[in-house]
Amino acid sequence: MATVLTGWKRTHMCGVITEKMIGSEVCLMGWVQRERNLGSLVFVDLRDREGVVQVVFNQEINDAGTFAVGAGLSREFVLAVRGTVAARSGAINDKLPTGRIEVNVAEARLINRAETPPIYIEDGADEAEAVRLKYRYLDLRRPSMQRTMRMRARVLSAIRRHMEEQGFVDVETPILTKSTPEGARDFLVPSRIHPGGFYALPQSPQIYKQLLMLAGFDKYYQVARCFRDEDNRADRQPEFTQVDLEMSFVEPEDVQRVVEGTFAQVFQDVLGVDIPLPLPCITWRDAMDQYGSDKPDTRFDMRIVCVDGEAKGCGFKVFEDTLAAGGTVRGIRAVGAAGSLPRKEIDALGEFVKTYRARGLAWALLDADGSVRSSFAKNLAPERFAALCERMEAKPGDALFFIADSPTVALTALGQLRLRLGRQLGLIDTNRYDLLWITEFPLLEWNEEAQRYHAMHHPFTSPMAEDLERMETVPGSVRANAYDLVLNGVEMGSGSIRIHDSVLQERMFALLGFTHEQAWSRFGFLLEAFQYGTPPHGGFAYGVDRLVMVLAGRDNLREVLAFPKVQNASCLMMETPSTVAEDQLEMLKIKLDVEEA
RNA sequence: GGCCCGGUAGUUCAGUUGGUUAGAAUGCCAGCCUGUCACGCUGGAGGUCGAGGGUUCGAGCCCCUUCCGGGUCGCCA
Repeated sequence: MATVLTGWKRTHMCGVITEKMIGSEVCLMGWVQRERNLGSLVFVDLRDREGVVQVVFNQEINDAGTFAVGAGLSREFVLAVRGTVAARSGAINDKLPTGRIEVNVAEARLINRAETPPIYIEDGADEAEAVRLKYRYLDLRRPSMQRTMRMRARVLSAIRRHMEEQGFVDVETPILTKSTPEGARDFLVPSRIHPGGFYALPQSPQIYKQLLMLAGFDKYYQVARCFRDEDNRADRQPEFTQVDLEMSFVEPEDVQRVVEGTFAQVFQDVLGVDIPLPLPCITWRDAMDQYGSDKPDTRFDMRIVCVDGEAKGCGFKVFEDTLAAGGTVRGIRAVGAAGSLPRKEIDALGEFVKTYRARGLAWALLDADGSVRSSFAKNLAPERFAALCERMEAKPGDALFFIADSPTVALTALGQLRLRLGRQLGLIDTNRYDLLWITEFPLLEWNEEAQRYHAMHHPFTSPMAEDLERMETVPGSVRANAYDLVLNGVEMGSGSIRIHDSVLQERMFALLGFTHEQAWSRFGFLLEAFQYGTPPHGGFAYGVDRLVMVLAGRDNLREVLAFPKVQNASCLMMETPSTVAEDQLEMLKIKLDVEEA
């Protein structure tokens, strides 16, 4: 039976009781982590958000009612005790911060009982994640989860403080907003008052923040919840939190200085790590060429090398045919890895690159004794193979990998192979935090399916001034005033200087295949607004969840969200999404057309 | 939509070539225990082998379908 507190006031948290408090009276409230019942002596590890302390029930000292409380405890029962802090009369426990003291119970109240929990409330337990998520409220009791959620709060607090010190104004924008044609799939919300009408949940506050610049706020920021109805990944959830910001009368560097300053502040506050500023910057082209990714993990080297010169006329048909077809041959070198890659593993790597549409993987293991094992070396004259090795700066003991394919496929596949090898060979220093800017993104991306260009960032991103003249002639070569921030190979966020000139905006829409009328019907309110004196402006948005994920050393977003969704976008705890009552649908004038299960 | 991995007791797992009544640890229940701290000792209960179908004398194991969880390609302005 549950008991109320009736006048008892908690005096201390369990985890912070120290030897200095020996002799003092305390009142503690918490959960039973574990109880050890020795018959007439009961030890209870009482846990609250600060930690655990041992409380002792003693049949010889306690009255019968009090001792009965102690004897009847089980894991996760909610308990309140009054008692005296004492030095341990038994052995001290070096594993516990409170291991030198204990609390001798004078009075105890069983506040609430608990069912036997389906998971262990302790770090290091390894239940299936689905079980943890079904009972997330228990999972969150674990010290590691408590730490992570507190870290998340500290991150947000540091961000808010820093932004406000810089003069940014926090403006909240609507959650019920309008579906936009470009970009990710929207979550839709039906309107009761406007049958057949739908709001959309925001993918980002993009348009609102640009309107706020027009409205003269000059520096805006918001910790904004965003929604995208796309398939999930370890680092992608249907709803996520972004720090969204926008500034007027700025150039890319101005925005970058603000964002990197915030990151440096967060790293200092949360991890005590100094991030040297300004951050390094590499162009999108260089990132792709050297790392095969627009979010390179620069914590280890292993850069991609172009070996087109050495492959030309080398005698290996695969290389030559690829070059003849306009492709390229690129390679990477895993230093000293020849001995640690058995044939089975090499084959697995070959399968791995096929995931990224590479047709195959050519490899060469230069053993330390000077011998060579290779999938293709026998097709080359020895001096051609030697030239290839020289170009790769290969030394005995190294492993070489080559992919001959279209530039995009060769680079992305090698980029992924590089990451896999980096992890596998232990090349990544996990205490290192590499933050960098990626700049000069292409403005447009050719969409094969739609047979038209898509905006790589979004349609309001301004082209670089020096590329403007090529917008209509060579659209694919136009670079954008856009910049991404990357942390340890994870994309933190992206931003750009926006188009503030309505003529340029119309050119952009034309490139994307919109007629004047289509552009106005979709973005009319924005285009109209832009006619009333738009300042030059630009901004950025970065994902809080991903930032916390990296800071907490986790490899998926679910670990840093209190109540995450699983892969198929459902919540195992609440069992959302769910069906709704017939009359709710009627009110919304919605008829379902779903196959009955 | 595609591909890969997984699903056996509350939990974590083992389960041989398809062969008797599916095991272990832990947890749970009962009893004993005054210095435990992963307490200990004794005893006990606990299973839709994810589900459905098939092959077989016989299926946890083989085949098909399907559901669930994870990863990933596509997708994610």
